[in-house]
Amino acid sequence: MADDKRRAILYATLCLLSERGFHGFSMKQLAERAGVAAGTIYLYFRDKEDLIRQLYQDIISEVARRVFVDHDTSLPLYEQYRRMMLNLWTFHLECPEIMLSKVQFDSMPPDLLFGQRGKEMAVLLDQRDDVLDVFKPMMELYQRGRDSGELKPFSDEMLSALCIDPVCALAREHYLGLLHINEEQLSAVIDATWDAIRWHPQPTVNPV
Amino acid sequence: MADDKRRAILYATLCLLSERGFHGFSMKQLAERAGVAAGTIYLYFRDKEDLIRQLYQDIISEVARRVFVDHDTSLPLYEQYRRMMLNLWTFHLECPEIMLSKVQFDSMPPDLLFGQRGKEMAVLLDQRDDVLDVFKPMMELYQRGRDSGELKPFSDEMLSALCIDPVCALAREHYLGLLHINEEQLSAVIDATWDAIRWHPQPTVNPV
DNA sequence: CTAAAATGAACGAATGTTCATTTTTGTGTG
DNA sequence: CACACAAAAATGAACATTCGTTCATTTTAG
Repeated sequence: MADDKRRAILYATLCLLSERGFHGFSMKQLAERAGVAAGTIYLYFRDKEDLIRQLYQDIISEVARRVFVDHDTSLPLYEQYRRMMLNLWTFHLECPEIMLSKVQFDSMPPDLLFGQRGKEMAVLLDQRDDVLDVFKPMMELYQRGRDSGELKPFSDEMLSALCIDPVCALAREHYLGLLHINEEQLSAVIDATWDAIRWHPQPTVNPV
Repeated sequence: MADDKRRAILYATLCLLSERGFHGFSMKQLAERAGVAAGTIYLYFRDKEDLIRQLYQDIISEVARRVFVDHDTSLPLYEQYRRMMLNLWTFHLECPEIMLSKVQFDSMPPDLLFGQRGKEMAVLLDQRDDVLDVFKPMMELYQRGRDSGELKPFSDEMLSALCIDPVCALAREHYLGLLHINEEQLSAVIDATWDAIRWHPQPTVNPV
């Protein structure tokens, strides 16, 4: 009945966003891609920004669901980490539109993605926390690693930049055909990012 | 005389591109920001795409100039690497517009940045090679590292994803105020990226 | 006074959004 | 089962703006 039109519009938005960017596609193009009339979009979404906002919420929770699908806190940290990174890789290749849209979301003003521009600040902050809450398993892994001395004493953001960003970047280039990464290489890359964040007993200096 | 208008237009383009994206600003806004009339832009650039193309060439060579400003092949690899990363960090904080525009360029169709859409393929490939040529010192560092066994046997693209992407990502978040990184932390991050790409004598496994 | 540089009003096309109209859906009645 | 009919859902032409680009005109420089 009704909700699958909403889904169709959201998916078409995802595709166009990843292809053309937020200002790069028109509502008429979106309507055509989704197989609905232009006016129909406004039955489900207030305006173009609201559309992006709802899409963002959708994607965030979907990514988290997939990355932590086989999450198991009883495993050693390295094993937990490896699973997450493999899930991240697989998910990115299965849903390249989501992977490609990440860049677009990153380059948007934050108040477009969260809360309603100037209205109740509390709601805004709550929504923002909710989004981050979805990735709690990752943050808990970081915390346990820092506490046990297995990981370097970096902040969550620094650790993420060292391990998640490279994998996302490589998945993107792999999908675009700029390079090819087989299973063995992927394994080596995950180990390399683990090398980046894990605490090394001996100091990192130039071995001359 | 004439060329400083061209520079003003290019700089205004850079600013607006980093703030709003390619489709996110109009030629009228650009004219106002650059302090010229709308028609003047078309004296120096064929159209909006040509403007972006010329800006891209400009930026690429400027980045390379700054990152390799004190390049010295006689130094140990680690020291060369550290210098490049420090230069990259400094440059990004001094020219945040360039740093922020990187994401925009990355998400553009390649034929917008290189060559003239369908005309002479040879020219297109040449220009592409020229762009990559600018970063030759980095590629040579990779090659020497692989040859000597100091670095992991990864492709240039894989190594770049492991060391350049994290530093760029952190510089961006630092500039946007999402986190703060002091000199000591920056040094530790550079070492962490070096850990990611350098060859480790003992195998990377979970120490249980 | 001439040639080059710069201007900004004006162009047709395209933008995001609205709303009067049409189509579909769900339900009660003969 | 057929039909009527009101409510809900969907439509797409029309709206005022704004877009990238042009070019007749004005300003500047030598």
